[in-house]
Amino acid sequence: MNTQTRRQREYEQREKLFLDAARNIIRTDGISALTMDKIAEHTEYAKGTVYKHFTCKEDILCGLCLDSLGLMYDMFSHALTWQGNSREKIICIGVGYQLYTQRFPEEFDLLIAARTNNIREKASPERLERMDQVDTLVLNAIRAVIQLAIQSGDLTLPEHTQVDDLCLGLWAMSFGLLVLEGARDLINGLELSATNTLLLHQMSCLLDGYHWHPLSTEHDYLLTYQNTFRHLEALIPKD
Amino acid sequence: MNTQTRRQREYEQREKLFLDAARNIIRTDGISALTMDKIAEHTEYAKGTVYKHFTCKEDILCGLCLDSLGLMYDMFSHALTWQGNSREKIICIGVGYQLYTQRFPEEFDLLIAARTNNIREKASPERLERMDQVDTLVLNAIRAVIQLAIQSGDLTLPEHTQVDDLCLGLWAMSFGLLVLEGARDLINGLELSATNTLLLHQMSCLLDGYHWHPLSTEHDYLLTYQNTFRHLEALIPKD
DNA sequence: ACCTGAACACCGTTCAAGT
DNA sequence: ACCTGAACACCGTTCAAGT
Repeated sequence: MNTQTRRQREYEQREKLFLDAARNIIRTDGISALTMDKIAEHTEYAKGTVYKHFTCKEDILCGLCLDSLGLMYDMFSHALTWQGNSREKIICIGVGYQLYTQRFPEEFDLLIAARTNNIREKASPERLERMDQVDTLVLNAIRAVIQLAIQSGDLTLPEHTQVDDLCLGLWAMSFGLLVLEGARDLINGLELSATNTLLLHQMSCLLDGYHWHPLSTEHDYLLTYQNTFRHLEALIPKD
Repeated sequence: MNTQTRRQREYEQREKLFLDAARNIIRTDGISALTMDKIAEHTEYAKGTVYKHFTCKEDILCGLCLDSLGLMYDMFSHALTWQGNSREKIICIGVGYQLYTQRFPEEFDLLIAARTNNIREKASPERLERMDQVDTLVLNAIRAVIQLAIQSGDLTLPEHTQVDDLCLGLWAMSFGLLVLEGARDLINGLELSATNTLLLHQMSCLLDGYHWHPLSTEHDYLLTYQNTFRHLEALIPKD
């Protein structure tokens, strides 16, 4: 263990320190309360030092997203170990997504913002590259379940449809529903059946449309939903 | 026509002037280039006057969203007149959504941001109220198609499912896909079949899952997609 | 070689003065 | 009654000076 690696280790620890401080600020006082001054103050470093790690404020926001994505990926990986058929594994991932976004709404707001050009054009290419890598990890997790379904005969993809099409469809449906569910004003104007299981029902219809077996008429996925919910809930950090 | 209404008319015209200036700025130089100074300069009013209309910058962003939503609603209304079965009308709305978001990506970024708490908590309650109203108009357009499908026997909702569940599901799927499609880095890492018809195929699977007739096996919706695309394309403003 | 924080530039917001 | 724009406060970013 030479000096170079110690320096590097300390550098990475400090970066984590900055990001933790930033996360605490937005969790406590919201995204708009995040300033470079506060990050410096909370970590007892000078503002200039923060810029040794991040090219700009948007770079920090993307750094936070990177961590959030990483935590979500950990949860998804755990979801994959859920004992059940291939559709139940998909549900388990969806439930993990829902739990995470509802537990940390500010961080989800950041993930939403990080999909717009306005943020991405300012962040450093290195950070964006790393975000793509975690995106790929998450996608691979979903891909794996789809491959499993195909191999086990539960699913036969329609002609002219790739694994990644379904992948993106599932992600889009979940992402869209969770974004719109977060908009309370919108939801209040709607007459919905039990809001909590909306994601389950829409995903079920989508997967039924793909003839992914067992169909929702052949299996009680509500039970799966409730079980996976309880299972993953225990994994969400309390603060 | 008394003085009161003339004043009011002039006031509304000036508000439109400010919003048009703001829209031009973001279309030309992006969202981050929008400043109160530039709006004042472009309209030849003082900054203080802008604040007679908008409580803050976020209020302007929401004002822009309001206009965008309005234009999209106009397009959706037009889509409803498309001659075809109920599923084709849904597709026509989806195509309108896609055309609009791809034609005006900066405005779509604003619509995305306007779904986060960070923006909404700063905008004026009046503006948010008006946004809800246009949201409701858009939802009613989709509701109408679903009702039509039910009445004509094309669709029978599953038990414990409301019209609005399907409504939100369709919206979420479209919104999610268009947001993720806008993230070029993400899309580049995916092996997708012809990207342009992704929305069509995912919506088709979802509606097949709902047993909304005619099913995609019974009807050539790709043709519908292409026809509605050409039809609506002509309606999108060129600048 | 690394950290600091004063200084700068920019921009959202206000309000006393002007018409 | 309405508009103006100088003044203010705040905050992201830089860089010369310090250790």
